[in-house]
Amino acid sequence: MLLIYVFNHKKMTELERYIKSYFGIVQPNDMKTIISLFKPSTIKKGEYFLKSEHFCDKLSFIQSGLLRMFVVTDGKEVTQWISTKGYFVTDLASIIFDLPSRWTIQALTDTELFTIQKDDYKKIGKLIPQWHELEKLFIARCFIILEDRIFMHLSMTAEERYQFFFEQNKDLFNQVPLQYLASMLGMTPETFSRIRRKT
Amino acid sequence: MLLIYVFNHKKMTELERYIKSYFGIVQPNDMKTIISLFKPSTIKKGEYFLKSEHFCDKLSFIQSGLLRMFVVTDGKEVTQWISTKGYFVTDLASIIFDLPSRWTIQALTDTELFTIQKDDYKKIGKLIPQWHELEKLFIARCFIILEDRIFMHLSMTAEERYQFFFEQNKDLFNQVPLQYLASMLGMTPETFSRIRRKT
DNA sequence: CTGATTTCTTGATTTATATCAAGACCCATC
DNA sequence: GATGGGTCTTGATATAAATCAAGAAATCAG
Repeated sequence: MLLIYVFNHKKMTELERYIKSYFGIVQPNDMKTIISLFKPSTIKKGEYFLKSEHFCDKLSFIQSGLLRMFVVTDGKEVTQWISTKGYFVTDLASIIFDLPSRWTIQALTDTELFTIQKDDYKKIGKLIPQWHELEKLFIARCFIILEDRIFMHLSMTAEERYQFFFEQNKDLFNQVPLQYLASMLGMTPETFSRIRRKT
Repeated sequence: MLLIYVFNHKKMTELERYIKSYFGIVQPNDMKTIISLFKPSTIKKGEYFLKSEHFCDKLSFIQSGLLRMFVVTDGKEVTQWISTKGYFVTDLASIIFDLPSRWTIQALTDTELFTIQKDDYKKIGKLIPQWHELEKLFIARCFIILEDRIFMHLSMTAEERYQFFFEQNKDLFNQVPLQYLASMLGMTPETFSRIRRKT
């Protein structure tokens, strides 16, 4: 029991560290409040974190492992993003605006999460007045990343997108099936493979 | 003088209407505060609202006219978006995080704006406690739109992107040079033209 | 109205990328 | 260490889209 406590404590610290780095300085008491709302859980390789069309009623922090976010269209899976340690995962449209989820999110490996339920998530804003502002800045940061990603699709070839992504995410290349990276970069596995050989 | 007053009043009401529709209900007094911080101005066709690398110190509402947001890479202009009446325009990365702007924003037609300066913009959050939350929701909505736009690039052909965009923005097609629409949809003007003929 | 620019279209060609199909590799499991 | 399922690579071919070049149409300025 003590072991588990120590174990959890250490992991919680990590969540805290990420919250600090994403949201900036938060009062120690507020941090305690926020952290206490996140509950640890695990999800096994292949299991679903969220299925499309369902309502997403949670937001999770990835402590370890990998989640893949994708959509099925015309019988094909289109991978939108792969989230690793340190990411927050949810369908924003679903948790904020109560819309059915657009994505399916599935574990690529056994994954440790800290999860906050929607009700508790909505409480944070009431408990911590500063919260909405911090979250606004966080979402703005995400928005800017997507703007850049769109720009990449407007102005770069498949090979340039590969190079750019590879520079920033070398580690992912030996952790996930490459076909998923191909998809999220907007090319086929064959094209991805040929580019990879060249470079 | 009276004429101008009436004129402005009517236009202000429009800004108010848009703020309401984007941000939800705001207390009448708060609305008055917000509106009072926006000052009318105009910008002539071809003039720049913002140049890339400069710092963006304002946020504007488009009362009438068209602004194009683009980047120059390899001597080519890549149009990222075209904003019309009812849009808010700024470089988020620049106004929120004090970064140099990534985009150039230029008027495609004479354009009427209501503009709030950065300092005043930052004040709103202090004057109206609820503001950060409303703005968070607004930015989240923008984020969701970009997610969908990325999905379009991952899963659709040039023709499908054309069709989809055309359905939602028929009006734009006879207001702006089509080459800019081509660019923001990620294709050449020639490809755009051929698709257009077919359909 | 007229000439000058800019924008759009069209055709010919090239290039990038997708598709199809087969085989190789990898690695987990018995 | 064989079997099998998933994954990756490779080659041949088809298709989508870019490029290049020229002319047509639209727009703008005087």
